[in-house]
Amino acid sequence: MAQVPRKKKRKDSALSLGGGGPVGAVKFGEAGIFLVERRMGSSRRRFLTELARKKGFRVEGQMSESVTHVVSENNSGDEVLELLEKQNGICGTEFTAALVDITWFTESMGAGKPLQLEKRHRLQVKRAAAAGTIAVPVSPHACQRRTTLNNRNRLFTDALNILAENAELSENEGPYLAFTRASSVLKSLPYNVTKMDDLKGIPNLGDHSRKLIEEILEGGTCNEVQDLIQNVRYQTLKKFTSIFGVGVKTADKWFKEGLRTLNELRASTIKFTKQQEAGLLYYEDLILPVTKVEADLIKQIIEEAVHRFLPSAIITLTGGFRRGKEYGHDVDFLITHREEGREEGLISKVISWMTAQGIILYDDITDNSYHKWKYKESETFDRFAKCFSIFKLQKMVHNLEPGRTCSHGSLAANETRGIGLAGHAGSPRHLTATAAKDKDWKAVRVDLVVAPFGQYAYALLGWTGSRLFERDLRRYAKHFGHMILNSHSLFDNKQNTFLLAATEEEIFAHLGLDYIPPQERNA
DNA sequence: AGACTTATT
DNA sequence: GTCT
DNA sequence: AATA
Ligand SMILES: Nc1nc2c(ncn2[C@H]2C[C@H](O)[C@@H](COP(=O)(O)OP(=O)(O)OP(=O)(O)O)O2)c(=O)[nH]1
Ligand SMILES: [Mg+2]
Ligand SMILES: [Mg+2]
Repeated sequence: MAQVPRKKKRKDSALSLGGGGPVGAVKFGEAGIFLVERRMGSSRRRFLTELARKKGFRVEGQMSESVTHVVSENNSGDEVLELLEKQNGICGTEFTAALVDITWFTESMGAGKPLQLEKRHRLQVKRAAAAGTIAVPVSPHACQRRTTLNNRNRLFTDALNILAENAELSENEGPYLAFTRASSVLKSLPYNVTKMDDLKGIPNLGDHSRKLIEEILEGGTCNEVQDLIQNVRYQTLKKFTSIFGVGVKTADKWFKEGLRTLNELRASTIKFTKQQEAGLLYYEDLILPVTKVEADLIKQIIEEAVHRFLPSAIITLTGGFRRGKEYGHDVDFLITHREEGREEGLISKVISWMTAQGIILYDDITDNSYHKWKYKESETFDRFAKCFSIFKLQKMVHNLEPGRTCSHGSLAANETRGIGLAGHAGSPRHLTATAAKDKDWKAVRVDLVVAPFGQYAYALLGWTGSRLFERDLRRYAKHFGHMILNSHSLFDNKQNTFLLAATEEEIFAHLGLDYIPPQERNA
C-alpha cells in the first residue's frame, strides 16, 4: 500500500519485478509461475505475487526456463507469445511453459495448491499467420490503440462524425457514442479502407456504420449525411451550440422558440448567462482556430504572470497541442510546483494580475482549497483549482517599429474589464465586440488547471485527452481493473487504496496498459 | 437488457 | 448504435 | 445545464 512516488527510472521492461528471487518457504517448487503484467497492472501483479508466495507457490519475477505456468489476464495466447518474444527474446517454437488464464491461478489459490491443467485454463494460440496479410487485432478501447493525426480514412470518419454530431444534438447519447467510437477506430487504422473486406474484425462498426462506409466506397457520398447537412434544425443547433455557454438543451429550446440566427439571438429579449454573453460578444474570434504559434505566445504570457508569484512553478501546454495538433479551439495549461502546497491560491492571484493588465476578457475560477480528504494515515489529499477564461491576445507586429511594438509586456489596458458589458448598462443589444476593423487583438479561450505535485501525472493524463481517449481509459479502468480513474487519482476498489504515480507511464502500468504517448492519443 | 467517463459550478 |  |  505504501508505494513510493520517488523519481525513478521506470524503463523496467514490464517483465521484471523488483525484489529479486522468490522469498519464504516454497512448498510447490515444481510449478514455476510467471505473471504477465499487461492488462493486469503492476499493482495487481504485485498483490497476486505476494498472495501466491505466502501460500507457498514459486513465483518468478523474470521469465526463465524454470517457469512452467505463464499466467495472464485478458490476453489472447497469441498476444502473450508476442509479448514474451518481444521482451525476452524467447522464440515461440522453443517454448515449453503452459500459457494459462488467470482462472487457473485463482482456482489454484483457492485450492491452496497448483491444480491440474484443464483445457479451459489454456490460452488458445492460433499462430496460423495466414497467407498474405496477417489480421492484427484492433481493440474496441481507444486507450489500447495508437491514433496519430495521420488519418487515412477521412472520408469515412468525417461522415461518421456528422452522424455522431446529429445524434448528440438530438440528445441520443448512445448513438452519439457509438458513431464517435466507429469514427475513432477508423482513424487508428494504418491503411486506407478500400473494400469492405478491409473491415474484417474491426470493432465498433455495426450494421449502420458499415452500410455508411459501403455507400461511400461505392459513390463517394452517403445519402443520410447529405440530407443532414442540409437540414435546418441540424445547421441551427450546430451554430447555437458553437457559442461558448450554450449546450444542446439551450440550443434546442431556442430553436423551438423559432430562433434561427445569431443576430436573432442578439436582438431577442433572452436572459443570457454571463458565459453566454461572453460567448456571443467574442463569437467571431472564438470560432477562429487557435494556432500553435498563438498557443506558444500565450504560454509565455502565462509563464511571466505565474512566475511573478511562484518563480519555480512549472507550466505545461496540455490538451490538443500536447498531442501535436497544429490548431485548437482553445489553449489548455497545467500548472504545478515541486513543493507541495506552494501552488495553493495561485490561480486567483494570476488571474487578478492579468485582469489588472487588461488581458482577461472573461474568467470563471473554480477554487478547490476547502475539500480535503484523508486517504491513508496522515496524508491529505486535496484537489486542483481551474479556470475557464477568455484571453485578449495582441496581434503580432511583423514590422517592428522601435516605438510601438506589441510584445506582451506592453499591454493596451483598454476599455474591456471583467466580463465586458457590465459597463454597457441597459443595452444588451451590442453583443458583438469583434467586428471592428482596426482591432489589434484576438479573443482566445484559455483553460488553466493547477495541480499539487503529487497529482501532476494524473492531471497531465487527464487534461491531455483526447476526450474519447479519456472516456475509454476510465471505462477500461472500471471494467478490467476494478479501479476508478479521474484526473487526480486512481482508486483500486479491490484493495481500497489510491495508486501513486509520478509519471503517465506509471499510470498506464497500474492499469495494465501499454504506454501510449500523447501524439498517439488523438482518438 | 443495460452500459455507455468523471468531475465541478 | 454497438457490445457484452 | 454548462464546462473540461
Ligand atoms: N475526463 C474528461 N476529460 C475531458 C472531457 N472533455 C475534455 N477533457 C479533457 C481532455 C481534453 O484533451 C482536455 C482539453 O479539452 P478541450 O475541450 O480543450 O479539447 P482539446 O484540447 O483536446 O481539443 P481542442 O481544444 O478542441 O482543440 O480536457 C471529458 O468530457 N471528460
Ligand atoms: Mg483544448
Ligand atoms: Mg480546453
